[in-house]
Amino acid sequence: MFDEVKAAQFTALEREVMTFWHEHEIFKKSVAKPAPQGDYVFYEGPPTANGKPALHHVLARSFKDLFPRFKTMQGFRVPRRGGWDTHGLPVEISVEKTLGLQGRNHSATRAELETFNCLCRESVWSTIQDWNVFTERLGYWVDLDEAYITYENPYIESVWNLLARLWAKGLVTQDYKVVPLSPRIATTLSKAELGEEDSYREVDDPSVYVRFPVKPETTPQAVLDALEAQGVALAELPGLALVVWTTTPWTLPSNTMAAVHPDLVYAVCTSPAGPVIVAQRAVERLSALRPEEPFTVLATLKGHDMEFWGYTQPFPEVAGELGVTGPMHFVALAEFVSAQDGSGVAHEAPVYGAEDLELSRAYGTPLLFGTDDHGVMQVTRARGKFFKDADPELIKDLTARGLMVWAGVYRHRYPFHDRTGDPILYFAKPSWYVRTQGRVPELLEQNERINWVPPHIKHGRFGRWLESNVDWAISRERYWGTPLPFWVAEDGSETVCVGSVRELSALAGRDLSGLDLHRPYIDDVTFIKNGRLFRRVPEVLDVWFDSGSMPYAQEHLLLGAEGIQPLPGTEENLARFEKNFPADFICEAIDQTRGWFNSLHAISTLLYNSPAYKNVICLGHIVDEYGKKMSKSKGNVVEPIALFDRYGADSVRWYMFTASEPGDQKRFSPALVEEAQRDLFMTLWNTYSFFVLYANLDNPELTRDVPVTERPDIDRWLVAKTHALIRDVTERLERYDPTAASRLIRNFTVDDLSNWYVRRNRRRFWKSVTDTDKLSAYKTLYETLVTLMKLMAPMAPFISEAIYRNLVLSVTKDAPESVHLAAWPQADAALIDDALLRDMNALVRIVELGRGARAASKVKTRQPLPEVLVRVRSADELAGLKRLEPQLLEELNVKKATYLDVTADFVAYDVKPNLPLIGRRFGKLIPALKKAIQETDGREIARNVREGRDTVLVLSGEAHRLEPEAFLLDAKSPEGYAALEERGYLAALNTQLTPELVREGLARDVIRLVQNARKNAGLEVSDTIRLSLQVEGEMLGAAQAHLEVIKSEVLADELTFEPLSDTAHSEQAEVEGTPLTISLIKAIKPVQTV
RNA sequence: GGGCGAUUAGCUCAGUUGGUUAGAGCGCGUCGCUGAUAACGACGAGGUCAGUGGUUCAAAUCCACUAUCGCCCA
Repeated sequence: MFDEVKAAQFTALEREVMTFWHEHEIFKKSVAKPAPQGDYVFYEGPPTANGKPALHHVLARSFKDLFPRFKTMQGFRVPRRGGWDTHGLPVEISVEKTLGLQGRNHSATRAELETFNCLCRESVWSTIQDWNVFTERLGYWVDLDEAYITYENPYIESVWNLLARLWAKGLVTQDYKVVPLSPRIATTLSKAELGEEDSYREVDDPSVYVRFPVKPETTPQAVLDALEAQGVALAELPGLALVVWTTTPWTLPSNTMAAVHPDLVYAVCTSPAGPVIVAQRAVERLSALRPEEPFTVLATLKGHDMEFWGYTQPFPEVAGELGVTGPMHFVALAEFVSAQDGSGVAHEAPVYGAEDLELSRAYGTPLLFGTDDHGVMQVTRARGKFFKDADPELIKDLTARGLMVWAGVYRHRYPFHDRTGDPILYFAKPSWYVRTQGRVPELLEQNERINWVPPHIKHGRFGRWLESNVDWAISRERYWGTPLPFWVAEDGSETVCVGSVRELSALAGRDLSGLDLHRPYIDDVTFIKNGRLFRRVPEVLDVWFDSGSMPYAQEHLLLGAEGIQPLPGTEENLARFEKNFPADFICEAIDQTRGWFNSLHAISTLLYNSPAYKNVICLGHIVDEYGKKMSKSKGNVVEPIALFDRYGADSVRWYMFTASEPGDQKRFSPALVEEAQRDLFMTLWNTYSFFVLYANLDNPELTRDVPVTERPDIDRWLVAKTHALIRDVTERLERYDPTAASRLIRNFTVDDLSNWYVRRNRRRFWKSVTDTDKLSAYKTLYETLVTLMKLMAPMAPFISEAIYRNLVLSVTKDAPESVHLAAWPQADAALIDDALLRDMNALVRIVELGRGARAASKVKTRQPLPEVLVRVRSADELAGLKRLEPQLLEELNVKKATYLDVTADFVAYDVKPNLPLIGRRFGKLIPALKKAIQETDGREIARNVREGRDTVLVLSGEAHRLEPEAFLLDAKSPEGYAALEERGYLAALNTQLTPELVREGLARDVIRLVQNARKNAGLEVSDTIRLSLQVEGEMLGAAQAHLEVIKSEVLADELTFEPLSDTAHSEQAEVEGTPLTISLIKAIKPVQTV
């Protein structure tokens, strides 16, 4: 006996399943069970521990959960280690809020730092309870007991070890990086602190055009040639100068280059300030500044001709003041230069701009630091002034020296630090880098080995990212993070990168194994080497390096600097790592292309020349129902737990899989989650409930074998459909396409199983005779449901578990206790009877048309009709349909089917060319072919097709032979029949009624009304009754004529046309105007079905 | 400013190497069916396949440009 199936309560059901998993440790068992297929490696991208679980975590985790479950059922061992990202800005910011800090000060005292990091460590777990509830409620199986935690010492030590190995390869360097600073506190600001819209203010800044006089002796030959060709002599242009434009005059002392676009045209012109060079497209704009003295163009030059043309910097003394030497003050080529604004010649002060710094690296120019990192001028007459206040004096100076072409005001938006109110200073600070830029070919090569879903990410978003890769800046001026393991000699002459705690202990001369590796404690560790004192650099590590290190750090991998030998005592760590690298599968959202996808890939490529993951699903973002990003401030955040409680986690998961392709953006809609629940899960539940209801009444011998070959067509059809489903779902999942897989399951469940198989076969389950046919029906439905639960298990783990356990465990005692411990179904190709599938398709088509014809004929389906006239498209389909004729007659409630020959001569035809077949062959002749077919008698072509002969058509004077398959025939309706037809299929009903047919129809009306009455009386489906029908005239005759049928249909032991002596339920009804009184009472002795 | 993606019915989405009349579910209307069903079936209304131009015998599909939206990078 199966447990009785009650009305569906998905949330309660899920809680029961959760309890079962918990009490029986099913997740542990699923990892521990034998794994003939070996290991399948999954990496968990660590969420920030102190964030709150949100809807996008439901999306990611639904996908992350699916494949490990699927692979487990396929016989793989899939350990799933959780992970937590515990360092970095989100944690620091939450602590700052708690403390009410007004921005960090990088020179915090040791005690302040200690307190701060202590609070960070605690704050990390502030939302852990939310995560635990969320994880369990979603049914996300992940091992949180063994989760890797990025702040733990062993993890940090492994990260150091990776850095040391990169260091040994010469891939870690220190260089400048332009960062946004708040000058008052000289502290780097993060994107989060800067990216806010309201940090930008509209301000008036100077707009100055300045002369950079060229040095004639450095004029490139290409320029001389060009000028000569245009009849202009350089000697006749005394004081010729480049004109640059800037809104930051205070950066002019730091100028090292003037940049032009290689492909732009530049003009040599006269101007009020003497001969100048500006972009041709800028001439008019500059000329308009002083309309009374317009520019005249003398000659033009190409940007690339001007490379390395030297000029005199407006503050030539600066390099000397700073003691800087090196190649500088010449024209450089840069793609980023435009002539949209200014002069088309860009002023380059690489200390104050990221692009400028890049260009400076490319040309090898030194840096001129005109200010310090507090924004105080260090050079020129403006020395000592705040950078923004230095402008007027510099402008005055330039004007006095005749270098100013024009000075005005420019209104634009400029960022300010909202805490200090200072204007942001972009400033080149020393920073630590991992040299990835030189390894682009390797990064791309390893990317080729990754299977990206969706595929366009590989060469699109991610590939492009790799191509334009710049060195990875890994240092952060912060407190709560993995401290950089770099110790620098006090004279700066040497840096040591420490690769393990043991190594640091040896250097420091004391055992540090118990030391918290965070600041400030690690900063206390100094050592003397070769007579010099070494101190740690102050920075901590980019958190993306933390998470990108997880394949190694989660195993506490420690290798020698050469990256081969494990450090003593860590051999097992290496063995574990090697078993778990690279990952078979990871899955995160698309923003991780520059985050975790990138950091995993960079580290594995640099150290192992391997990708870190073989398959990756890159999810689109989930937005609200209007396509807007979900955010607390908009109030459009959807709470996952509330959603689970309302619809069940399975429905929510199902929505995530089916709503759209994984890579597409999803507009979240509760209505669609509800649809998943109603459309799929309710239908499944009702099918399951139907089975259990009747199986419990009949107690069929489900363990008895009924070979599929001996089952009726309809059963073999369902078996074929099921095995095709196994084949297709497996194939889709192996291609990492859960959307297609889940849609296939939905269509099978709703269309094939429920709305066709169960509906067509209801009577076989409730008929009273017990025979092989009935057992076959039970076995077929049972097997299908069990298989379906296995196929659904990875996607809808709760409902599949509940149904599986009820169906399987009472029948098969030694079956796995959980569907998630069961083996994935195997498709048996021999059971996929293609001919049967095709025949059933034809039947469904005809039935659909027949229903349409029924509706059109206005004769209700309960009324039997004498005949249906049917035509299909081929002889094969015709034979198949004849085989399934009983289904057709019953479904349409007709007595007889008559078949029309596909190519019968007595009808007319529409003939069309079969374009997919012959389109390419005929090409331009197709219009002529269509015309020729139009002009030929359709019946003649039909005859040729029927007899397998070629048809010869003359097109443009040339004869062409067309084989029978080249035509599509669409016969027209035979005359005199009300019919529906579509694409070669036809169903026509003969609506002539006989008195006998009318009586039969009335009897079916009576049956329906009695069934209604039984329901109203609250009877069980298996209760037998005594029944009285009080009715007159034709109805009485009909009921009498079909007495036995009525009795057996409504389980009546007794049927009388007199009032009953005792009655439990009585009701009035009406059939086509005839009143009817139905009275019934439950029979005393229920009949046992044997 | 550059890159990546999306745009098909009121809503959510399919649409194969270009090929016959562009489909499904939800919603709406009419009718029908029903002792598994919270359902189901038939019919109907609803589409300039974002726009423009091109390639082709033939374009939702290929190409170019434009618009709108989203994300990433400057």
